Amino acid sequence: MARPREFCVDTALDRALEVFWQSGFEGTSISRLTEAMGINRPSLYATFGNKEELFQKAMDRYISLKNDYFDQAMAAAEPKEVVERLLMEGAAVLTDPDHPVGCLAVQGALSCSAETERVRDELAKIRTSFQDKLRERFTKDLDEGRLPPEADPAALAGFVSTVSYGMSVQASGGATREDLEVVAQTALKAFPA
Amino acid sequence: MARPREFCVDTALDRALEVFWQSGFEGTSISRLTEAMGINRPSLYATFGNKEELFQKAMDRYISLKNDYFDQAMAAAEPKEVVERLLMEGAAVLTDPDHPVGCLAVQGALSCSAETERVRDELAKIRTSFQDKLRERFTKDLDEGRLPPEADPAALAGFVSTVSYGMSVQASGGATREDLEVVAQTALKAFPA
DNA sequence: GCAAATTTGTACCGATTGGTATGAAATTGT
DNA sequence: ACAATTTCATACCAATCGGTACAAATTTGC
Repeated sequence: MARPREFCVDTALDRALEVFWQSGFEGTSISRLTEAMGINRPSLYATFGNKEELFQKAMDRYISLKNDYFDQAMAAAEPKEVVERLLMEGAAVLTDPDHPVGCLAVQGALSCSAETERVRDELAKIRTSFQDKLRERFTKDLDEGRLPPEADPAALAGFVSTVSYGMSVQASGGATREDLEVVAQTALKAFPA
Repeated sequence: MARPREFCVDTALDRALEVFWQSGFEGTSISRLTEAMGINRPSLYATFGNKEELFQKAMDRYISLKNDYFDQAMAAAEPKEVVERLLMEGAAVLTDPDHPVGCLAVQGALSCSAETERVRDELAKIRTSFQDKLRERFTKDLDEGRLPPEADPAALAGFVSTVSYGMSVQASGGATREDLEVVAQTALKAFPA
């Protein structure tokens, strides 16, 4: 009943995600986005709203991409194995040459101008949600005897997520997968069996 | 022999540092800087060069501010006490209400547009330098018997700096000093006595 | 074939970006 | 007092920012 769009929304979104992932929200211009997405400005605004809404959609896409990796780690029986998978696999994904290095939730907008604070806060929420899921898992592990009674689920979740974020910073600075694996193995020593 | 400037260069630089620290390089505009520094644009350019040079000078000022804290931690006799001071004091300074939260070397420019890559790389160098100093210290500790023979100085330095960067991310997301102290104490368990 | 609906490309909008030209104002050395 | 020197404030620069008006182009329903 009308002219069909000439591009695939999902692949255009993937291209946008890649640019945001690499350059952050404020480091990415609309011109850079349209170039990478292969569409022109009116098509971008008609399809995705505006820059901030496009970033939100890219974030959602990013999360759904990372959910596999996260769920797979969480599927482990022992909590320490959850952490080992999370950090060791994290060393791989944070340096995967098929994507920008690091984690969008960390480098998307750590600091920003006043106009971008909503985006920054949204990313902080994602990180908090990650940490909360870990804490819930460790709480369950504690209740069911897979962690020693003196273990503190909140402390462990805070520690593991902090190491993850730090690994993202390291990746962004050029650390290799092997560098991060060493960090992961060292961090594991702080985790009760 | 000429008209004297009407502002103090050092305090103007401190104001600039604070803005960069809070909003990052790309999130900070010249207008925001002149407003915070209490000077006008030509004075800024005449005194500090341009935006990037001003950021470099602010970085230098930041490092000299943090050197006290770092040197004090490094003065400890035992390597584990170095780490404890570094992380526990870090929990305090990263959330000090007298300054922007977090660490300039982490949130100044983790990701950015192509035009800002030099600034990003410069910050990465600062982080590497931090990690190198830790590694050198731990290497000496190993040689002089303050670390067990199986300890890996590079791994320990990588781990401690990674936790530090992660704590900066956490602080930027609203973590309190107490939150970070718990992380610090947990991380310490991975460090040999 | 034609009307309705939607996407397309172009060309533009005001605002802001980093950076500067210019001349008046203020100081010092003589 | 006056020349030399430097800083000051204003007012501007081209380029880019995020965002949009508009009309040509392309499809479907009838």
